[in-house]
Amino acid sequence: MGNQKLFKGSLQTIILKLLEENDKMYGYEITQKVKELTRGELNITEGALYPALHKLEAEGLLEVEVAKVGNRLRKYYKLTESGAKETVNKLAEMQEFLKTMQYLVNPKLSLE
Amino acid sequence: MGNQKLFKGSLQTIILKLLEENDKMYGYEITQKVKELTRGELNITEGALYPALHKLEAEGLLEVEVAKVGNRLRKYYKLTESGAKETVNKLAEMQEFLKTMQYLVNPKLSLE
DNA sequence: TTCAAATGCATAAGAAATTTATGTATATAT
DNA sequence: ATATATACATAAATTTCTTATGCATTTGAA
Repeated sequence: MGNQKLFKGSLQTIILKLLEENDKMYGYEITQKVKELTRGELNITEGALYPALHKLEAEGLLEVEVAKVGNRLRKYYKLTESGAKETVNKLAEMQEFLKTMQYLVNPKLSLE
Repeated sequence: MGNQKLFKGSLQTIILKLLEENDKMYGYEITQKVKELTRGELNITEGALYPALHKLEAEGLLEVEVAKVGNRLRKYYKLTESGAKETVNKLAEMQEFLKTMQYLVNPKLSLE
């Protein structure tokens, strides 16, 4: 770890991408999935995740469905129609960013 | 543009990388070089750049040499010894970040 | 059976990095 | 003349995240 700071600004995109793949997920599930996919390199904190989810919901990109599992609450999030569109945009921007950054820090490894 | 926010957290690394390649550069030159290298995609603002340079200097990673060109002031920055070491670390972290992020948003394009 | 760790949500205070807005001054091109 | 480019700088506001805290249920290990 140590480079968590580089992920600043990419949380929304990560959430949207996961929901594009998985139809619906709840908060805690997202943190675990990200930890798993990044082999522990990125640990999303609750203090970052929940406000981000609330913001995406407020913007109309996500919708919530509350479920009760056993005696415990879960809030499942899924993409709205406009959320799906915005996901495409954000992923394209991210792809562009990654390409640009790759070129900046290592022109030799950039295939363009 | 629009995705300027994704560059959040990577400014220090960009500066260090440029100074690794170019020996010495002054602030305005850095902004122009970055604009050129990214084909206008990343425009570093002065409000971000100068405080960043001052911080790197305060941390002992950069040293300054003031020059007078015509009637105008220029502050050339170059890597210190410890700055050169830190650059290697930061670039490795950036490379790791890019790989992880690429895998997250597009597993198919990730070659590992 | 009890107690720590995991699951699951949430918010508030503080920190860090950046944008936006200003300010100052010289040089160049129209 | 006058706008644009060059060249530095800082302050206020904003965004995004970390750290700290709080509450409650479930599971696993001692």
